[in-house]
Amino acid sequence: MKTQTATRKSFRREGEDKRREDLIAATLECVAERGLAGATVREIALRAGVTAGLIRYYFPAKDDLISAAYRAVMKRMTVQASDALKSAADDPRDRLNAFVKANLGQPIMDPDNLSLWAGFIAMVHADPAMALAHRDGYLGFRDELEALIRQALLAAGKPAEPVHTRRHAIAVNAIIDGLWLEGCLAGDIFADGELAETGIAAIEAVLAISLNPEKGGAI
Amino acid sequence: MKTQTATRKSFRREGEDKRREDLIAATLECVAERGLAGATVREIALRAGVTAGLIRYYFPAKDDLISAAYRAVMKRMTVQASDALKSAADDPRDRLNAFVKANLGQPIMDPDNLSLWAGFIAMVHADPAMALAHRDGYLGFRDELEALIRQALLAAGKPAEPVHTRRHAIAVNAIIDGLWLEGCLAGDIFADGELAETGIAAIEAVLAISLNPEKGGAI
DNA sequence: CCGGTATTTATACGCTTGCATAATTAGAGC
DNA sequence: GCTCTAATTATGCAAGCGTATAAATACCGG
Repeated sequence: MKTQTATRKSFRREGEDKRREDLIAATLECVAERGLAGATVREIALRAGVTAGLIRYYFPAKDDLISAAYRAVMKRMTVQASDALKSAADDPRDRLNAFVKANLGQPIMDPDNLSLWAGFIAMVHADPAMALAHRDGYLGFRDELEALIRQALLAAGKPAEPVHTRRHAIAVNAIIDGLWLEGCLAGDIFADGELAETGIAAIEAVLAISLNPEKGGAI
Repeated sequence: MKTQTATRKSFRREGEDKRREDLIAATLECVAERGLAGATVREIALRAGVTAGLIRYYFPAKDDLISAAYRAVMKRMTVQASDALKSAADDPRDRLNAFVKANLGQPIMDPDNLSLWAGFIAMVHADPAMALAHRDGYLGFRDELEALIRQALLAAGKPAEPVHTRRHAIAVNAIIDGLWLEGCLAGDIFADGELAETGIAAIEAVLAISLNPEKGGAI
């Protein structure tokens, strides 16, 4: 171990992936608590336990870090929703049910996630890179949803033509997003699970099927 | 007319209300184009055709101006939706139909409005004043919606008990908000009026009535 | 153990920010 | 026309921002 200069802090090196992850995680914490304006490079660096210059080593500009953070939080929510499918029963109606409930419950429906999402979304209009990232995410989510809807309709013995499933996917996506907003922004005035139930009921009405296979095919 | 000093710009005085409105309007333009970060006092002042010191004369701190701007944009959207009711036919189903279509069409469903809304919403978690403003707006909107829903249900000869209308209002609010998001964020991939139609169809399914009185009461 | 280099700290730069304050002047009232 | 004052311009301040860069050093490989 070499002797250090009197004033320089000792440090350990980390791998590039870990460093990036840590910086992104620190960014998300800052944004969640204080919005994008609160996520200064100094604050992020402090959170990550490094100094500000290190950020620039791993991300050429702050915008690159912000962009990476956005993609990370979107991916996190997507993975959390998909994970719910892994433990869902095999019937497609159960799967759609589980997917909706995952999106309308913890940890996805959370005020921190709302702050993160809104902070980034506000930049979509002005920033083409953010706009592209959002578009990709939206279409990916909707396609996944459309596939789940198609399978649920077929399992209930109902027709599932693409023009209809597309329209259903748009509507169901809206129900999920809208209730997610309500839950994140005003979660304290709803009973536990209330919004998930409300979402399931609305989606059952829109699709005209039950998302509980024991109840039979169509409503 | 007094002679001016050589270096000082000539000016005209305006009334307090006009000045506040102009400053708020300038703020909204800045936020819509560049997000909250782009709405510096210098930029806002430039937009409003005044100098930065004047902002402080009318608003004690920048936060006060931001808060006023948020309330103004929310009020604008509320008024635009209510205006649609004024020209709707008298049947409550027509009224709910008109309300939904107003919220899912221009000028409410607009990328500028989304940028404004998201920029402000991102601060709800961290700022109690913003949180309170949002809560007031949400409950006001939902109450208005619930009243429209109740009247539409009654006009269709269906029961309208408060526990059900509350739940319907939450779901319909979600549909409107969710589709509004889709339309603001990805409006270019939808046909004209497509989202309004999707919204009407979804809401008709949730309420199990038609929002077109000529088609009769229940679906 | 030593050398080399990639990683990290520390510091500085130029610019921007919200706020403070003094000076000027438009315009209302007499 | 004159006086007064509220409204407005102009300017400055201190702090903070993202970025730049030099120096130090952890640690890998030979």
